[in-house]
Amino acid sequence: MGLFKKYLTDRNKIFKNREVLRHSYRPHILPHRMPQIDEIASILAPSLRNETPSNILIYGKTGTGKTASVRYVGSELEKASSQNVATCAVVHINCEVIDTQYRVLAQIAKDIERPDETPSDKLRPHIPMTGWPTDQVYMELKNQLEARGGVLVIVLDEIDKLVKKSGDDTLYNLTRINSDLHSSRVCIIGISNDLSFKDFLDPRVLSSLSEEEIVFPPYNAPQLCDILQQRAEKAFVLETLDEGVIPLCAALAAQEHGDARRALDLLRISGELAEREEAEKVAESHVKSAQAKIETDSMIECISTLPTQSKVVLYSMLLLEQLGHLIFTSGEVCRVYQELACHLEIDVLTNRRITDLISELNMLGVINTRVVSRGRYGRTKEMWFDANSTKIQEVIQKDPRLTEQGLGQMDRTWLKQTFR
DNA sequence: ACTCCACCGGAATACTTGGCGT
DNA sequence: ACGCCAAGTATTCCGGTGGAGT
Repeated sequence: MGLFKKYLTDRNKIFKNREVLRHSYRPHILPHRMPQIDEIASILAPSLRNETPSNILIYGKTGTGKTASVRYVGSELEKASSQNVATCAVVHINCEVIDTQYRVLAQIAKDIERPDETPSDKLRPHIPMTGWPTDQVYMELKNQLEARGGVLVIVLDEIDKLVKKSGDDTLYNLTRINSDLHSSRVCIIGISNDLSFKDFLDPRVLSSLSEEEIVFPPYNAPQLCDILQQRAEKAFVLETLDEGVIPLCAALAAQEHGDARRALDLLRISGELAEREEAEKVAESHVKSAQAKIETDSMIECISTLPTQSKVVLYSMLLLEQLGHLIFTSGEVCRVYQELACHLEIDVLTNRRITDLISELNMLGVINTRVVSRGRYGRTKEMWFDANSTKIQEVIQKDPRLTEQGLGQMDRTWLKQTFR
C-alpha cells in the first residue's frame, strides 16, 4: 500500500505531461516543415475538384517529420473536403506492419467503409482477413471505390519495407487501378527512408509512383531547438529546465543525423533521470548521462542479440584486453578464438569467417578497426574498444555458455605465455 | 515440395611497406 | 640510395548447405 505512495505525491515536480515527448505524440504545429507541407498540399489540392492528383514519393531519414507532415496534410484535406462537394479520404497504411499485397488491399478496403452505409452497401461482402484469392480482393476493392466515388489518397508509410518483403506487385496493381476506375480516383503517397529501394522497382511503377518527389532534409540544431522548445512547454513544469538543456539536446541529436525522435528521447530521459534523483531542475549533466544511457542501452541490446559465434569472438578480444593489450590484430584474435571455441566445444569457424564477424562488430560500433600494413610483417587489421569494455563483458557473460565457470578450466597460462 | 536467405569456407586476387639486394 | 619482393592478411567472388517460410 505504502510502496507507491511516494510516487503519487510530489510526482509532478518535473513533468507536466510526459506523453508529449513520446514518438506517438502528434503535435498540431510542425516547425520548419511548412515548405514540404505546402508542397504536398498543392499537389493534393486538385482532389478537391475531383481531379486526380499526382502520385508522390517522399524521402527522408528517420525522425525528419515525414509521417507527421503527411498525416497533418491528410487530416486538413479531409476537413476541407467535408465542406466541399467532392469527397476526399485518406488512408494511412504502415507497411512495416501490413506487409503483404493481400493485407494492404484488404486494409484499404476496410478503412474506406463508411459508417453511414446505405442498405445496398450492407449487402456487400466483407473482405475476410484471409482466404480469398488476391484478384478477388482487388476486384472488391475496386467495386468499393466505384461505389463511394471521389478521390482516395493512399499513404504507404515505410514503402521500402513492403517492396523488400513482397516485391512491387502491390504497387503495380495500385498504380494502374485508376485505368479501371470510372467514378473515382486513387492517389498514392509513398514514404521511404531508404533511397535505394527504387532499384527494386519496375521502371514503369517507379515512373508512375514518382510523378512528384519531395525530400525531407534532416533538422539542424537550431531547428531541433525550436521543436524541443515547443514540446517542452507542454511536457515540463515551468522553469524546471536549465537554460542549456534544450540547446544541448538539439546539438547532440543534430550530430546524429538530425533525428527529432532522438532529440525528444534525450530530453525525456534527461527529465526522467532528474526526476529519479529528485533534483529540482533538469541540468546539462542530466543530458550527458541520458546520452550515455541511450548509447549503452542500445549497445547492450545490440550485443545481447548477437549470435553465439560473434560473442565468442568478442570474448576473445576481452581476454586479450585483460592481458594488457589495448590494440589487437586479427591474427591474435583468431588464435585466441580457436582456443576458446575448442574449450567451449562449439563449431570452430575458420579465420575467413572470423574476419567477417570482426567487420560486422565494427559496423555495429562495438569495436573500432583500422587496416594497417606492417611492411615485411604483412597486412592486418587492428581493433580496439573505445568505451569501457567492462559493460560489454557484463553483457557477454549473461550468455550461459560464456560464464566464468565455463571458462575457469580454460588454460589461461597458454594465453599468458603466447600473448605476454 | 519448393524457394529463399543466412551462414560458411575455399580459392583467387588485392594491398601496402619494411627489409633486403644491389 | 633505390627499387623490388615478400609477408600476411584483407577483400572479393563464388558455390555449397541447412533451416525457415510459404
